[in-house]
Amino acid sequence: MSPTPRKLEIITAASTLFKEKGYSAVTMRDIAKALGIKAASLYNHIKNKEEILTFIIISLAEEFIKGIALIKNRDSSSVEKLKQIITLHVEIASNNTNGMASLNNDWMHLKDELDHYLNLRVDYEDSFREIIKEGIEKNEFKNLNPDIMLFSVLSTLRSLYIWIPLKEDMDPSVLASNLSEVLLKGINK
Amino acid sequence: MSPTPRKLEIITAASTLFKEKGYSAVTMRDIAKALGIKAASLYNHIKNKEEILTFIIISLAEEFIKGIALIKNRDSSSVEKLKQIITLHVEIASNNTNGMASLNNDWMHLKDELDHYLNLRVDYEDSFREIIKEGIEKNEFKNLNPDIMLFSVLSTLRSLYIWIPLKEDMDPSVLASNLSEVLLKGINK
DNA sequence: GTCTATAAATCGATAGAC
DNA sequence: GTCTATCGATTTATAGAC
Repeated sequence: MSPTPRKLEIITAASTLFKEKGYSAVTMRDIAKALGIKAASLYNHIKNKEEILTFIIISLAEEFIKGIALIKNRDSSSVEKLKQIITLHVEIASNNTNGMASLNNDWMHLKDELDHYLNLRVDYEDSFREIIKEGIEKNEFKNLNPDIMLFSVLSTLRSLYIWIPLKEDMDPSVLASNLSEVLLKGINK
Repeated sequence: MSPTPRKLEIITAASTLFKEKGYSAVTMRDIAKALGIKAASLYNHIKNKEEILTFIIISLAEEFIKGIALIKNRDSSSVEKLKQIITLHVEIASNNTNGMASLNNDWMHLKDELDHYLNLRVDYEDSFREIIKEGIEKNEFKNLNPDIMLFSVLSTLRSLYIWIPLKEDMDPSVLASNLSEVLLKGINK
């Protein structure tokens, strides 16, 4: 079920703080202060601190899983599929740069949903790797170590949340196409 | 001055824990337990928790600064310089994957040395950007947005610490050359 | 829905014995 | 150089008034 409006405000405020200092360094008092209330009042809307982190991470992870599942089964070239994955990352990261910080750096503090998250991550990486391997077989991609290609591209996409806020003037679609150019064809002329 | 052997043991043990859970989630008791001693004993060797983090981050940041300063002033092509930067990252990350995690994720918890760190980071990125711009002018690199190229390459290099431990069988020099191929020429055939 | 008050646990760090 | 003991601050979370 989706969170109440007030709960969403708490999650949004917490996301901002989690990005700045990391989950462990942010206190319930910090989150409450950002909303102009006392820490005890938060517990009228959320079960505990962990629930906030869980919502941020799992909802983002599921967004990625749904996105890549659609792309995987499309009748497109491997190059097209890769471009669509790049667009997927740019769009999700643009809409929630704060949450992306937790997805990247705070997942290890999950408790009840840690296994769920790890499964989603493995599934995502497997789908991505499959698309790369397919591209190699169809002679669209270079015949290099697929893991190195996956690592290189995915590292860049996972870092978008850091970089997007520094380039607010850049349109997401322009960013996606420039990024596709660099990742597909490299920087060498 | 360089730390005593015992101090280095403390820093090494702390690095491992900082990588697993992040600086804020690691307690002095955790670090002590990893060394088989009590938390109070740590203070015979270090001033406080912050000093451990400062040493890890500043010494790595200075390693990068020294490395890129040498590369920058060499009489090489821009492509050669970029390859040397990639090798620099692979070598430093291979030697200290744990410390690299703190450099990437825990720098905001620095106090006394925060400004020093931020200056080193800006200097490093400026040098890197200069090398890319030089390559564009000399027609070695594509005439695309230099910031996007910098971001893309640097994101991959900064994530090496996550990936290297998963591929222990891979030789650093092989990794560096494969990575150079992917980053320079892309994955597209 | 927010508050005050507070419980219970844990934190970084110090004092002083050995 | 490590220990026990402990201080003072801070943490998450709950109870109960309004």
